[in-house]
This record gives sequence, C-alpha cells and structure tokens, in this order.
Amino acid sequence: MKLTSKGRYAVMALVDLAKFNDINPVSLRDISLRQGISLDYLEQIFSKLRKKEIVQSVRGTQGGYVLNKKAKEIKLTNILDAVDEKVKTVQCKKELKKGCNGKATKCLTHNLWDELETHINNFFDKKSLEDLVQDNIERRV
Amino acid sequence: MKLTSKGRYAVMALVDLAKFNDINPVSLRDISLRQGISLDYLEQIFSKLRKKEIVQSVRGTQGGYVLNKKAKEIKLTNILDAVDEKVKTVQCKKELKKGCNGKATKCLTHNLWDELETHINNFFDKKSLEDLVQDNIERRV
DNA sequence: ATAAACCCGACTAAAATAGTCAAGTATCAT
DNA sequence: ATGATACTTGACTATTTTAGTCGGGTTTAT
Ligand code: FES
Ligand code: FES
Repeated sequence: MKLTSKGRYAVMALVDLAKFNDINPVSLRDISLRQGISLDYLEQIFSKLRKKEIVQSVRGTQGGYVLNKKAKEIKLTNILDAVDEKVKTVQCKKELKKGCNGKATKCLTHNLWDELETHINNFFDKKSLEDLVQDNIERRV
Repeated sequence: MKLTSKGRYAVMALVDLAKFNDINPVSLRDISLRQGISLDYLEQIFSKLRKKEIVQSVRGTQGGYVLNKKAKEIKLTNILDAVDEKVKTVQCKKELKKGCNGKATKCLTHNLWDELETHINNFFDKKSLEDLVQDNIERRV
C-alpha cells in the first residue's frame, strides 16, 4: 500500500500555494523551485486541480494559480480525488454483485477491505488544507 | 493509494486456511480452487509467509500448510509485512534527516504522511486473523 | 514406485508511475 | 507593439512494479 508521488506532490504544492494565496497568484515555476518538483509534472497536476475547481488560473505575466475555495473547505479527499489518487482496496466492482475473480459471490475478505477503505477515507475527509498550513506554521515556531 | 492483489490474496488464503486449520494441513491446491487464486502465485506468497513464521509446511502427500501461531496472535500487520506490503506514504528515508527530493529538510507534508501511516497501521494492528474468520462465520448465519 | 504436495529460481507480459518534450495561447509590462 | 512570463494541451518515453508463468527440483504417505 503506497502513496504515489503525484498525490504527495499535489498536496505539497497546494500547501505551498495556500501560504501565498492571499497576496498574489502563485506561479508553478516558484512552486517548482521551492518544493523541488518538476515544472512539467506540476503542470499536469494543476491541470487536474483546475478541472476539479480546486484552483483557478490567471494567465499572462504575473499570473499563476489561486485557490478557488477557502482553504478550510478543501479537504485532502478533494485533492486526492482530483489527481486520481482515490483509495482503492478492492479490485472487484463494488456496485456489481460479482466478486474479485469474477466469482458469483464476494470473497472472504471483501468486507474487511471495505472497512479499511472507510477508515482511510475518514482521515482524508477530516484534514483540510487549512489544517495543513496551520500545522506548518506551528512547527516553524 | 491501492492495495495490491498479493496482499489481498495473502489475507484471503490465510482466512481460508484458518477455517480448516485444526483438522488437517491445507494444501495450496485446495486454496487455489476454493479462492480462485493461481497456484503458482500462492506458492510464492506462502514461501514468504513461512519464512516469517506465520505458517508451517508439511511436505509429502496429504501435506499442506498449518498456522504457526494462534489465529488470535496473527495480526493483519504481520501478514502484510510478510508479503512486503507495508504501508509506505513517504519516499524519503525516515531515519535520515534528509527530505523527499534529497533536500536538507523534511518537506511541508512529511508530518501529514507520518500521521496517515500511523492511522492505517492502527487498523492493521488491531485486526487479527481470528477476527476475520469470526466475521465470516457471522455473516454466513 | 508413484503421486501429491511443497520448494526454488528465473523469466515475462502488462500496467502503472514519473516524468519529458514540443508546440501552442493569453496577458502584462514596457 | 513586442517580448517575456506563465498557463494549456497532447503526445511520448524510460523505469519500475505487478501479477503472474514456467521448469525444474525434493519430500513423504500410501
Ligand atoms: S474484494 Fe470484493 S470480492 Fe474480493
Ligand atoms: S515526505 Fe518526508 S520529506 Fe517529504
């Protein structure tokens, strides 16, 4: 079970963005330099974040990205969903009655993975971008 | 974030095994048939489980595998560790002071992923094989 | 003896990941 | 106006991981 860089970068970049958000649009170039993430990769990531209305873009010189909602309203869930990093513990289609390997019934452990998924999503639903920025400021002091 | 089939299979197979454990050694062929998992793949998985002393093997005809500890004492953590499915939320070396991308300091989100890892491991530490077998019997009734 | 089972290592196809690259378009500062 | 800055889009690619397969063993009950 691992978290991919795409998801980690998305959150990292948004925390960075959120810190400067009130002043000016933040360019990906700046985030790239500060966080050490490839600019081209960041562009892919922000394209997804924009489509899911988590950020807004400002084109042209002095442009960049700004948050599209209040940091408090952006949950980890929203960010990870946007970049296709949803938690996935089973491979069977949930809505279908079929099991893992095309069997007629759900397998012995289906229920367990469902519980796990809920457990992890609870964590993601609770944490907002605001929390993360806050944590960060506190730690610095 | 996803769980791989290897991890899912390992747990599935052990739940199956645990149900028959008291009577006779259970052959992988049987597990393979009942659970619809490739026999060759199961062999790889059980080789790891044996090395981590979660199961014991009985060779020869009528052989198979038996649990090496009580079902109550085998936690999900132990199973997933054995098959190299540990939770991994960061890519930076934890013990080192260095950050994600070789930076001198830990990144903005390091602490968050640490929390997440703990959160998930709590779940894995709590659930024992016995719990899973029990859940299963209850559901059948 | 022979068949059932475990044991071991090497191999591989397919998918996912973590990017790179090229060619745009919009907008601001001067 | 014109350049520079920055977003936009889509295609491409190397590497790694996953989910197996395959071929040959060795052990042991019957
Ligand atoms: S995990 Fe859903 S049927 Fe196995
Ligand atoms: S996750 Fe550890 S430094 Fe980024």
